[in-house]
Amino acid sequence: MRRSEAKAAHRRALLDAATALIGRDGTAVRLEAIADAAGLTTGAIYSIFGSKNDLLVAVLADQIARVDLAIEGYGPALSLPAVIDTYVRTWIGTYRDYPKTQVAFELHLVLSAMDDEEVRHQLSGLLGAEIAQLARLLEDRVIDPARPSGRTTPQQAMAIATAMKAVLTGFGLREPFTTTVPDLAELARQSCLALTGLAG
Amino acid sequence: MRRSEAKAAHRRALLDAATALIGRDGTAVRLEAIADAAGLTTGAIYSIFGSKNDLLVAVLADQIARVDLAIEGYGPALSLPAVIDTYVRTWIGTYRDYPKTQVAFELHLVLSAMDDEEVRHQLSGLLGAEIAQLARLLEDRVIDPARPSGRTTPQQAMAIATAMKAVLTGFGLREPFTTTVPDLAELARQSCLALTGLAG
Amino acid sequence: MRRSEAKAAHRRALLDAATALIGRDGTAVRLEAIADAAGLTTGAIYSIFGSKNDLLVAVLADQIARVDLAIEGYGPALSLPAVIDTYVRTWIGTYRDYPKTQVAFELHLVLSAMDDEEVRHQLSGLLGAEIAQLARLLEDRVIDPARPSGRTTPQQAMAIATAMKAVLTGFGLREPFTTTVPDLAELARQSCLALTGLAG
Amino acid sequence: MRRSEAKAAHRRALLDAATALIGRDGTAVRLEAIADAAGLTTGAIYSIFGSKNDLLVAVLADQIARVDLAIEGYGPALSLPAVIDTYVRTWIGTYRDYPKTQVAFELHLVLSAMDDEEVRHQLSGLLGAEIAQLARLLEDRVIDPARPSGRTTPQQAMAIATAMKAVLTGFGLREPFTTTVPDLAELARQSCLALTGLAG
DNA sequence: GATGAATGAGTCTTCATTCAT
DNA sequence: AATGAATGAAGACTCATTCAT
Repeated sequence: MRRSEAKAAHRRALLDAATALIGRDGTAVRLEAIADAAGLTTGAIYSIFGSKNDLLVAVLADQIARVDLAIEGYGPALSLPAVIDTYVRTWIGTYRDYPKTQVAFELHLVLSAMDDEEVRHQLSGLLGAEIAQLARLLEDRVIDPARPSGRTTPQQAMAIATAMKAVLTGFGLREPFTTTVPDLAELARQSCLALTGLAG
Repeated sequence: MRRSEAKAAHRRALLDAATALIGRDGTAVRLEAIADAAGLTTGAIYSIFGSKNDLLVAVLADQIARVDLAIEGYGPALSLPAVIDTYVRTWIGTYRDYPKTQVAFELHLVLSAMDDEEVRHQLSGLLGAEIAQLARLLEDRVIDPARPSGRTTPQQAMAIATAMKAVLTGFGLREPFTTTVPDLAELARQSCLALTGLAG
Repeated sequence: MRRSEAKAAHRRALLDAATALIGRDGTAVRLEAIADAAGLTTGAIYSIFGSKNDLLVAVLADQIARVDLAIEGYGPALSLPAVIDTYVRTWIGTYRDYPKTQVAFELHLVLSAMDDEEVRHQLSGLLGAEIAQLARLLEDRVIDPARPSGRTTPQQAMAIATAMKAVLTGFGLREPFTTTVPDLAELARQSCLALTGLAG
Repeated sequence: MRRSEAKAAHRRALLDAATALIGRDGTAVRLEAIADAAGLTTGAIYSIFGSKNDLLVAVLADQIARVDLAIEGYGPALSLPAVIDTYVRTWIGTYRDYPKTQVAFELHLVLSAMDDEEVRHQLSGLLGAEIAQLARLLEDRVIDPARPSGRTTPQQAMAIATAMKAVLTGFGLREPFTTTVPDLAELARQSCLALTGLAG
């Protein structure tokens, strides 16, 4: 058992090291750098993953498996604006602490996906799952507290979820370069709230 | 004068070739590939730009200098939703024909900017100019045709412009990976229209 | 242990190959030529030495470490002229068989030393050790057999040793270009013997 | 006439620049560096000299042509030791002001001569001429003022001249690396004076 | 005669990959 | 399973040389 435990630990160490370094250097990262960061050697990467590309794919799969945002505490009584507001505030809080390397990692991922059908497919699945999860949160919510009878349909929830993800992605990507607006996070929140108009 | 004309032509050919190939391969692009595409040799790149890095910087500067989207035909009588609608439709039409390489190029740019203060500064300036240009289009527009007296202030225009750019960026980036919504472009359009709520 | 033995053997093979080829081509020697001569590849040089410059420094250090001329058989009864005569005859015999590449190597070394403080320092140490060794041979010798009471002091020995080295260097360097004197080696010998005058 | 004057001036500027830079970089010197230092372009080197190698040969020829040490003021009444003493003092004085690059240049010359028969021949001629010139100064001199009848024969003069040149070369080459003797120049002078023993 | 942009062969250096230990 | 020395295929960069102007 010791053997397999050690191997699993090595695998994890390499995945973590690779994720961090890919965020810094992209796919141009050197295997020796990853191995060093994991306290191993390049040979170990080949023993465990087989090749550099297989390691990169494994890193992606690992990231996908980590999609488990805390989707709790959204009671059924919350209205659509309230859910959106809560979600966005959570997202912003998370994002603020988000290491820059993580953003970079995702950009590298997107670029890889442009050339690699398999990566694109995996990424589509990941993003689709995220959106579906958010859509479920938005389903059957009171659209406008002033008119409690109007509730979101699954189609509307899906549309809003899709749009919200795009909006948050867009703000996240532009954040490091936007200097003309004082509080970009607040603008992002209000923009998402404006998306309730999609259910109008 | 022939000499300097030829040099300028070669410089342009190299910039064009580099822009296209960076979109495909990122900064890992081979100099020989660029030189071949431009009908020259790698030595010419060194003669003209000095180094690979200097070429990349020159490509960026060149792209930034091209910021001159045709912003015409937005008559003063148009309402805010009408301006947004027209702008987004134009953007979508442009984006559809937009070579994938251009998107990739911009992503590589963003990644470069994360490591390079100068690139980040230049990119900030470019994006700021784009937003300011859009904001001018949105200023002093009738927000809701039903209430012609309400018009956008410069602050509101700037907020909407900033949000619109983020929304369009987000949709553009996620477009290749979104499979759950039939007409993403239409959703992007409606999302932007919903941003009129920011002026409410 | 096999691994480290092999590496040490490869290191030695590269040093020998480099020493020989530097004598022929100077520091402009191609790494591939060195690697080929050692039965390895250029990559091995980088694996073992890190860079071309580090290899060159290692070659110098290696040469310096080899300073162990056989200084034997100089019985205490020998007079100063006898010691000088024996030493110079030995030197000339050695020099005659000395590969031209070795002379060239040392010239390249001197040139390198002109630009590199560290190399200059190492070279000074080497030459100083050689002179000190010779000086010890010359100490406390009868200067003139006709007057057995006069013996060399350490200061005199050091001065003669320094001068002898310079004289031999000078003759060695000019040897390939001197055509006006029939037996240059004999002249060198007599010149060194004349240096006994420094102890007069 | 203006044309040929300009060309001659350019030729001289290139030779001077090349001589200085070869002293610093050896034959690995870049043509552009030489051209820049001369206020011209690489093309001019090809117009004037034809190739890099032809330029190097021209530099050597130019240096050889400059062999005109001031050999004046050695009155016929001077004894052999007096002539040697004067010559060496002059040589030391000259050498002290001698730019390091000149020494380096000569070393590069010697190295070139090892590979190139023509250069070796030219260099031999130069050195032979220098020695012959010195030998003439030493001919028919009173060897020992205490015994005015003993005078140097031409053969003795040639031997001493050859040895002196070798001694001075040896001291000159080792000077930058010798740290064990306080006044090396004085030792060089005395060593040369000791060479009067060759006429004993 | 001189320019200088461009060439292209040559060289150093990197790094994914292999394999004997 | 892991090591790490060595491989070898690229790729960035240099620089003597050419030639149209």
